Amino acid sequence: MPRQSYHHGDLRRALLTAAADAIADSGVTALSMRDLARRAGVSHAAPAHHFADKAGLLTALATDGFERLAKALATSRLASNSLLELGVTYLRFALADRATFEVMFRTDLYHADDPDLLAARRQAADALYAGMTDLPDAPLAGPATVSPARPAKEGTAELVSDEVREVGLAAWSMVHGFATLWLSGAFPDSTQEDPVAAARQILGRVRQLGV
Amino acid sequence: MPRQSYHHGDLRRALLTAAADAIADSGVTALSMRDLARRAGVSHAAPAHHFADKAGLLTALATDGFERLAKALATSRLASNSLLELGVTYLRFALADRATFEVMFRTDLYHADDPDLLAARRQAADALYAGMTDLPDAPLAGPATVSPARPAKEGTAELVSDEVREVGLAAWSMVHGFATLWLSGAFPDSTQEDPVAAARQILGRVRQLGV
DNA sequence: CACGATAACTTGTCGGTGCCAAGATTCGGG
DNA sequence: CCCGAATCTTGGCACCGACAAGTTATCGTG
Repeated sequence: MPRQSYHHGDLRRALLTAAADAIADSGVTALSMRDLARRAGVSHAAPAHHFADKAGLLTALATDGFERLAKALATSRLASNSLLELGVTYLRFALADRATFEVMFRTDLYHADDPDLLAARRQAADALYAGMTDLPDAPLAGPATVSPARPAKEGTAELVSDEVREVGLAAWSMVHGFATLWLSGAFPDSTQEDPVAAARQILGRVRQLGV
Repeated sequence: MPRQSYHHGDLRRALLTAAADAIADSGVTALSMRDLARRAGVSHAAPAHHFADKAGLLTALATDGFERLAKALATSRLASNSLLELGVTYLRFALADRATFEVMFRTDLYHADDPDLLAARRQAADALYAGMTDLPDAPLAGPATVSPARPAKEGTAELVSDEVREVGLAAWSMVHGFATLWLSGAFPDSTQEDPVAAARQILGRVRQLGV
């Protein structure tokens, strides 16, 4: 069915959601601009007007992903008030938006120096660092270190202490590693049915990791 | 310069190393069978005789990677006798063999059901689990649990206790997350110059991660 | 040593893809 | 109302992965 009007209406968003769908069931390698155009019912060169090239589309997809992740983390931090739940939120995002999540951390796929992309990524990182100090079960919480009333500001990542930064990276590494390993199917079958429950179990084992 | 003999000699290995090189400086997305053939000085269809298709070549690359990783982990376990050093070995492999490492955990890129691939992957997993129980600074070490003289056997992964498995997955998640995040350039600049030193620092922070 | 089977490689072709250029259509601000 | 700009189309180019059929070297077996 050919569409009525010459203009699509919201081709840009249509392409992004189509891309996420296509990646989700065929992998990013098989992603094709021309196929997305077909799905949206436009000619093969139409996408080029909204995204300079394929990398441009993936840049937009990744940017959108970082923004949504940042928002989800911020919401989770306020709602659950738990560091573990913050990690679970991270994992949930990776599972629900698997396609986007995979693209976000494949810098060879998009324009890694894009300003919007960098801003969104920093936003997400800040939301993660904020959990290190603000949450009651956080390792570095306490009135001596920070004043809980003060929310993390933009650009904070560069200013936090080495301790906060390092613990933050440790937590990030752990939950990110779990997400990517699970997504790649590297984990044993027992974790396959309910990855979130498995994550709560496994992430909790960190106490016994007395390296 | 055309080569002397009609036969290449060791085209299979030549293609694999060329692939690793190509991926290392252009990313796996830009990898092209025809380009590999050109690099090896053979016709564009020659690679198909050693690997059925592109996924077949990447399967071989990943299998080789898992085998080398398993060997490196086993060697490290015997030499350094430290769980932290086992993690460092994992990271070193990811850094030195960046291209191969990235392929290994991108199951959409190769034939994930290949028997050789699965065997090699299990080998690597076993080497990792072995560190959980055998090493002196391991969280689950002790004569009550295991006899240190008995090396891990094949197929062990299915038989170990839930505790060992979970702590193992926690450790694996952490070091794997660190490696992938670092490779994707997501970490702050301060870790960029010496990732191994940064890893020692950050992985050590696990104690303060009292989730 | 010969010779036939087989493995290794080549040439040629096909549909598909990303990107570029040039033209057609529609929208929107003066 | 109209002209510039944004949106989309058509056409073409070089490249890619896969397939088919032919050529050359190697190797096991008599």
